[in-house]
Amino acid sequence: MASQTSLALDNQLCFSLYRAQRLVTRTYHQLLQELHLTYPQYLVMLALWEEGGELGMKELATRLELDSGTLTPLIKRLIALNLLQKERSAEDERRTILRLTEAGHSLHHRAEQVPEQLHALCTGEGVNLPVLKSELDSLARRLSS
Amino acid sequence: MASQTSLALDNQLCFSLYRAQRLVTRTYHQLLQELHLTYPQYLVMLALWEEGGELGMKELATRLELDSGTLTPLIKRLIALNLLQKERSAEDERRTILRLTEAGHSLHHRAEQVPEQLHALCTGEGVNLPVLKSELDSLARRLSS
DNA sequence: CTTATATAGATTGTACACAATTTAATAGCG
DNA sequence: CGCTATTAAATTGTGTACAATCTATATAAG
Repeated sequence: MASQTSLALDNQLCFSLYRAQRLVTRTYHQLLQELHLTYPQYLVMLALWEEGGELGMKELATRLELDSGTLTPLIKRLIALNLLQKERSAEDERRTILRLTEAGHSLHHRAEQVPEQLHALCTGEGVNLPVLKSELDSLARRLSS
Repeated sequence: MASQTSLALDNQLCFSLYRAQRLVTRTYHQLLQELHLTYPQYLVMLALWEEGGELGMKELATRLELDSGTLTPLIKRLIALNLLQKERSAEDERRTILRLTEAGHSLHHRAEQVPEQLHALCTGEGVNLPVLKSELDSLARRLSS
């Protein structure tokens, strides 16, 4: 049946993305275990390290394309871990500024080896990471518009 | 700083996968809205449609690479939607068999247009879906071993 | 100045993911 | 046969995602 084939092929393509993402997240989970971070928490820390330790909640949400329903509790956990603190903007009382603590800054050092470890785990026969990234970004561009 | 660059590149590559997966899931969510299915629920229905309406819980878990902690509540919701039913295997009382209801079978028709709709939304400049799938599968193979 | 609108976050509710544990049933071994 | 190990699901607990709503603050229009 044509429909059967179509649904099966579709399954293959989109399931590939779904599965790969879960596998990468699981791989990160292992690497981040000793830092006591989840993968989304690691993404937040990356953004803060790149910004020198200070970033608005709004800017973070834009950067990660996540909303407050996801970020608010996630940030709460990072605060509970003593990695950052939250304060109100003086100019605009609606806005929240995130700032790394000393512990948050120093975690940067311990995270330095994570990228190369992950890269090593992902590299292998048939895997072309730049091509993969390029395709994923093109797809994201397509679906965002 | 070298570490800064490394962390930033890492972010780019893996964030691309993370973002693309969320965008595709959101796109499915729109297409599946009138079927009252989520994307993971749709994957379960696909597996059942392909198997002629009958599939063991264990086989489903293996196929989707999901554990019972994810599948058990998901299946409960599909049962609540009257799309399938659960029964124990006669030969092995530990095993559970999932079976499509009449409503579950007939939903197949209404789902037939989903793949081509998604394909159309994903197709565009710079997007090579076969290449993308091949890369994702190679990566999955690498991370599974 | 006051009201209407817009914006930033927080909150609420639903639905995954997944590690870890528990329960029930089967298989295998001495 | 009886006991141990294994296996299949369910359960429990934590942590995202995200839609929808709510609250507080700021901005704009009249």
